[in-house]
Amino acid sequence: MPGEEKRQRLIEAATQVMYQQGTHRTTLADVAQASGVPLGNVYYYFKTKDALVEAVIKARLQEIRDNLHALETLPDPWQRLKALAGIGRSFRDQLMSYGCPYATLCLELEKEETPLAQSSSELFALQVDWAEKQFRQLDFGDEARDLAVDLLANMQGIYLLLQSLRSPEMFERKLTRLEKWLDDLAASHQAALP
Amino acid sequence: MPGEEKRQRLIEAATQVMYQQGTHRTTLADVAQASGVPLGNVYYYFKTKDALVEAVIKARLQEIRDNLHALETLPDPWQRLKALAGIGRSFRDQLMSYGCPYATLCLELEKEETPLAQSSSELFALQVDWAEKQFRQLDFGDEARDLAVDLLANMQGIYLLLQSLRSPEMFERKLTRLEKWLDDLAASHQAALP
Amino acid sequence: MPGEEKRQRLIEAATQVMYQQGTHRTTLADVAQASGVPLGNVYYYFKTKDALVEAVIKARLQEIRDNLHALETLPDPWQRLKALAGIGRSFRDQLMSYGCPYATLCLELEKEETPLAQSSSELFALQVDWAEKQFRQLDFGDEARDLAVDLLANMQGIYLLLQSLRSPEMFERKLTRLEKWLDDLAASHQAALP
Amino acid sequence: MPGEEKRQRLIEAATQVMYQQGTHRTTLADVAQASGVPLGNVYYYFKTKDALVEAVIKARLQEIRDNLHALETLPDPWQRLKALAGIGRSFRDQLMSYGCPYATLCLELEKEETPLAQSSSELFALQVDWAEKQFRQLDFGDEARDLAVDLLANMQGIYLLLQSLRSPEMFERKLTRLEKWLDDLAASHQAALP
DNA sequence: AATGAATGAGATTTCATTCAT
DNA sequence: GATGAATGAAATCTCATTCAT
Repeated sequence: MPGEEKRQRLIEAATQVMYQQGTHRTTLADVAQASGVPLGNVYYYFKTKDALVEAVIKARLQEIRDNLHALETLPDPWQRLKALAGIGRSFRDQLMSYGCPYATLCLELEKEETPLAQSSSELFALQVDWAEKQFRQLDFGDEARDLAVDLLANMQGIYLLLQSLRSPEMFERKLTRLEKWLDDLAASHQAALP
Repeated sequence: MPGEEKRQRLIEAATQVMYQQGTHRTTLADVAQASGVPLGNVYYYFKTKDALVEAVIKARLQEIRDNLHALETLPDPWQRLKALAGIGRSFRDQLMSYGCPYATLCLELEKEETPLAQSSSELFALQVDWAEKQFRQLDFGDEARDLAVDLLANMQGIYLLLQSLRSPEMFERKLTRLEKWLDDLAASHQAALP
Repeated sequence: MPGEEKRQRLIEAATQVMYQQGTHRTTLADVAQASGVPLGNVYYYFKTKDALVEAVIKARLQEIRDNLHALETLPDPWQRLKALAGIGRSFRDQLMSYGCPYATLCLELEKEETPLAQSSSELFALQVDWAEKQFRQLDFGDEARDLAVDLLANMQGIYLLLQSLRSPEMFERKLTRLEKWLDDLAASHQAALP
Repeated sequence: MPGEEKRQRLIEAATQVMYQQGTHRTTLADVAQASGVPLGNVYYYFKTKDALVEAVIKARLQEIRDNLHALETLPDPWQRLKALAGIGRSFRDQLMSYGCPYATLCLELEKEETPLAQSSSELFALQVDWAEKQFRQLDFGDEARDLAVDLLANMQGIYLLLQSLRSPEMFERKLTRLEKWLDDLAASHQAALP
């Protein structure tokens, strides 16, 4: 099925270009060029630009799922959470230039009336839910949701500040603090157990 | 000077409309209509759309300065910081629908090559610097910057999660937690003093 | 009559700016700025842009008349003709950058259907007629017109080539040749007399 | 390649319309209409109006090359030069109405800061160089360049005067004189040989 | 007379979408 | 399925001209 491969190429190109330029500034001609697919042909795979954007959101959601799934190979929930907290290190330069790809999508699409907003709202639900699950496994009970929110908020907050202030040092310090917060939490939680 | 008043009307309308729709989706016709100014006349006040966007950024920067200045009427730095932490409460519904106006601008404009990015990078510098100053007044010394970053990151993070997850409860809980964090910090800092 | 002075300022500014930019590329705002007259006020002096252009043509025609008149202070028609032939020397750099102001007007306006073309056609009639008159005074009889055309054609031709090829050396050589042509003509004409 | 044919149609229409109206007065809508191409589609072939103007210049340059090349089928350089001198006869009415197309472009575009001026400066270099080459073949040595400049200057000068004075008789007389000049030059040059 | 501001028609340009083959 | 080309609506921008005071 050679058509499926082209479809993937389109989604990948769109994901990348729209991340760097934003969905609105990105034209289908941009995507066509970046993917090497002729412009006219794009419409065979995606009825409208919105359909392509939706596919991009889906791809981002899958990317999140894959990332979270990969983290689950780690044996210990604490390790998983720390890995999540520090995941931005690998993308520091991208984050600094273009911001968090999920936040970008969210802020751009939640403003729309289109059903695209629907899909985009899952971007963070997935992550918060996953983190909450980890905290629950660690017996944080009702506190788990709050902690998950704390974690994700700190991550997203520092990504935004990185993009705005362009200070890698500040970014690294914050990630370190975030990891330490998890460590301390682990220690005090351990101590609280009978 | 009736022209100046119209200029202000234009900036205010643009600020509002661009916040709700994003700068790119917003046409000058939108702004013209929202402000009751004929389209052709907009160009008498702003040579290009970018010039108008820049005026919007400037207005947002001034808004931030005004807000921070207003907080300084509070006698105690701890009160000021808590007021900042909780400031989102007054804008909850807007934040939920359209996100943080500063983050919106930042994420949209930092992707551009235009000098607009320049101006937009100040949006958070102002706030972090201000918070740092408060912490310094409270004798946190070198820790002040980190704490300022923590505060702003948490604020921005929860604003984003509010927009994405649309949970006012989660939002309120997080703000409360943030305020409690400040209270705890104050208490332990107090205790540490001789 | 302070209004008359402003009117003159406008014409002078328009003459200059339109020479450098062409009449079409020049906006009334350009002229207003160059002359220091407020835009709205321009219309008090000139009902339309075309009226201003016509005033510019009139000014150019007067400039030509003045120049030719000044040449008539020279006692000898041969001197006058040589002075005309070499007049471009004083304007070399302008000619190189913007071409001959009269040719510019002529080529731009003769394309129009407006009555402006009418006025502009005089720009060269004046000069050819004047040169013809000189040759007639030198007893060239029926040949006078042809010689006048030869002189003007060579002048205009080299002005154009100067603008296109940007070679001051070529320009100077041609002017020198043109003057020599007049000298030779004078010599042979002299010899032919009884 | 049907697209290439349309591209040519656009260039031809633009060349014609811009010659008659000038490049600035000519809108892309004019060109679209003259060529029977929908306005929006023009931009598929030319990214900007300037790009179209540049194509027009290129076409004019090619036209010049073709014309000069055609003259080279004549066996004798003197014949070639005379043919060049008289070439305006075939275009008399156009020259009278709209001036020389090359001079038009040159005078309009050399005023610009755009790189269009670059291309337009070749319009006359080609012709002067060609004429110089002919004179060199006739063993005029260092005089060849001057003679070439004389020829082109006279041609361009009379074209301008034709447009301004609208006298076909004057035009014809001048062309005849120009040809006679070449004949005389040939005769005296011949006589000067051993 | 003077002037800043207003107006609207029109020009350039963009681009999602569709067409024809 | 594939593709270059076509289309038209809409956006940005310009500017001669007019208005209100």
